Amino acid sequence: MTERPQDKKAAVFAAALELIAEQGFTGAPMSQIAERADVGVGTIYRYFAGKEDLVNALYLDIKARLAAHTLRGYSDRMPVREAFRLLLGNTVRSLSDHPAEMSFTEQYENSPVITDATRRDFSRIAGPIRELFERAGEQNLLRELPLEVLLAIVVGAVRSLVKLQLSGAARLDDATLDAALDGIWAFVEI
Amino acid sequence: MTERPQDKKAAVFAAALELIAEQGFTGAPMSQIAERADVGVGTIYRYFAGKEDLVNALYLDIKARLAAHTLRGYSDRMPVREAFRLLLGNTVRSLSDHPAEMSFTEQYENSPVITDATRRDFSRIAGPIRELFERAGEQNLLRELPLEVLLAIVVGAVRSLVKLQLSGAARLDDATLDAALDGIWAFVEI
Amino acid sequence: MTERPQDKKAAVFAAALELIAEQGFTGAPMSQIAERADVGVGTIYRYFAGKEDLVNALYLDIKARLAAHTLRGYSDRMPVREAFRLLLGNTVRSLSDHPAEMSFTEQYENSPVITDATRRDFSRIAGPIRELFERAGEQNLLRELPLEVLLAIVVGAVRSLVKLQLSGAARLDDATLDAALDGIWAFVEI
Amino acid sequence: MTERPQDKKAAVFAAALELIAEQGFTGAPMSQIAERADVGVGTIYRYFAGKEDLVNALYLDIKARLAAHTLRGYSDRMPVREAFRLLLGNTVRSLSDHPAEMSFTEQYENSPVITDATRRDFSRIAGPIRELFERAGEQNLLRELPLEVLLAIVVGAVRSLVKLQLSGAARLDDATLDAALDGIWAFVEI
DNA sequence: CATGAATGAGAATTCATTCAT
DNA sequence: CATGAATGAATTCTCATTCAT
Repeated sequence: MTERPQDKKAAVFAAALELIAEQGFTGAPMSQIAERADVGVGTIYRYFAGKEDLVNALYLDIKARLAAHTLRGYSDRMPVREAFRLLLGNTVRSLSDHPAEMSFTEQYENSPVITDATRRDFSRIAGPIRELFERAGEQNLLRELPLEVLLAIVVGAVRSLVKLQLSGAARLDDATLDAALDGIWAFVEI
Repeated sequence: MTERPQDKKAAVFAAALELIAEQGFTGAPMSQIAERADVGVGTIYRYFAGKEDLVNALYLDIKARLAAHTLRGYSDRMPVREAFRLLLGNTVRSLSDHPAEMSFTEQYENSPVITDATRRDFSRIAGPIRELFERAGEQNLLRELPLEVLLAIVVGAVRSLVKLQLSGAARLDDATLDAALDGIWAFVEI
Repeated sequence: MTERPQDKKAAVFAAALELIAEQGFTGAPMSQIAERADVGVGTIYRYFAGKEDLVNALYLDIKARLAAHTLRGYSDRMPVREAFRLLLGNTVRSLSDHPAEMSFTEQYENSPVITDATRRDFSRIAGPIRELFERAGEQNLLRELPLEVLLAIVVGAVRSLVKLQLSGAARLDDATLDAALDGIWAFVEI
Repeated sequence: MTERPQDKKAAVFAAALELIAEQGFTGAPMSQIAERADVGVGTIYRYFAGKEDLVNALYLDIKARLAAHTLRGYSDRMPVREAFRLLLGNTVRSLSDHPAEMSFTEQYENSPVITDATRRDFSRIAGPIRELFERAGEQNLLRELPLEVLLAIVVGAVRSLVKLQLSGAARLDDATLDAALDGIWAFVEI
């Protein structure tokens, strides 16, 4: 009967995500978020300092969840090469499976609404991934490029591919997708 | 002495682009756009039906200009391989040289504010690029993947790289950038 | 101490009525209506979808109140003839006592701002009056004319008379007014 | 080839009348009036000092035209009784034949936009009608009531009747209309 | 704690009017 | 004279935020 605070917070996150993904920045007033979350408007302000804070918290929440997906099955004892294949596959899958999260991050990734503090917080979340790259770098298994560059290229390519798929502009069958991922992977590896 | 209507429209485009790139959608009220464009608020409404329409028109305008940059120096008699190198180089340069345009398109590319009609209009603009890819496909010079997929991956990777550079998160020297582009190029070519 | 929602709505109605009666539609901006109603602008929009909706609702409200005045003291057991005298007297009095309502309805009665839906809603309000007329018709006590026609003529004449009086263009003493009403009444009755 | 100034003025009057009758105060911006009159916006300002002036001038124009219709066939040598029957018939006809004019005057008759000066000007137009009433008064042919009162009642009743007809709320056949007019006439005459 | 009515600053938009051509 | 692009004050409306219940 009683509802745990986490439930309300999660409901607000879910409502905000859906609305922003569906209708864009403009189409997500606090009142509608509250309504869809089945929560009073005032309640949102118990959990978040304001709308900016909500968006920043949601951004972090999504990033953390996506990062967790990306690392699913990963262990730091895993051979680097294998770990990377896992990473790439997980990335594609987690993005494809979460179109709303894609839409949201695409819209806010470069928005000035996301503060530097939030971006710094995210670095912490991204820790394990960075460590993996560093480990790989030490073993000279990767193309001779700075890790940030490699990562940027791979993630950029994958996001772009997923967006293509989600936009419906092109239908990608599994074989094509696999071929594309092989190509991207070939790019990383020496 | 006389001012052509195109001038006002261009001034509004420029002002809107700057403000949205700098401050995001929320930080670009019509009044400020007008002020920065040195134009009366009402004037904007002579050229655009409303703010949404302005954003859509601006999106198309930017896309067209970037596409033109991408094709600079291109002729359809050029050998495909050479044409592609030109394309890739132009893409990097045009994106690097236009950070505001980057920021804008990053924010709106996947926003629901950009209507389907606008996306359809863009297809028309992208005509020549598509033709180049088709020509390349006929000559079997490229990796065995659908053209949309190849394009998405390359452009996604390049955008991501340019963003990394522009964000200041990593400083890319020329050598590194060249190496990265070579890698991306190697991905395209068989 | 507590304020019922009806109070705010009524305050908005009163303010809008006064302003429109005094200054016309143009002279009654939402901001002024809010100010005079001692209510925030936004509050008006909690009760009404927009200015048009406010005007339509006000129209109905006024019509309902005037109809109630018209029927004051009426019972459906009353002899028809007596009921009609009551009706006519009440009409004159309610109109004379409510110059703002007069001015408002005169301006809006035939305005395209009043929607068909509103007019239909009014028909419901006017129910009892119609019933009285139907009863009279059955008893053949009235001039041989359709009820709508009789009603239109009587009300039109009375409104016009009240307007003349209110406009100050002519000063009507009580005797004159009585004589005029007798005349109008003579018109109705066979 | 050349267009006389009167033509433009008349075109503006016609356009303004139509728009106001169809869409109400709100739906008749100067730009639309100009467009419908097939005239530049600026041109309207050659003929009228502003919108208020245009509306006042249009009001007078309509009143004058309706008054002319009302007096059609009238001569001051005509027997008073006959003149009155003519007057009443003409009034009904002219109002019924000009629904846009009805709608316009209904909306503006009581609006504060119509200035006192305009109302005074109208008195001059209404001269002949007043004279007729005065002549009738001298001959003791009418019900013992001030002329203004008689006139107000008759015109109010007739307008109301015409409105009923135009609103489509009731269909009046010719016989009914005649009967109604007879009744109204009976009211005037002793 | 939760709520949602109330608020008003600020945003989008309109439109009467001007004036250079 | 006629025009209509340009203007910005004024208006309508939105929505983040507060606070009494």
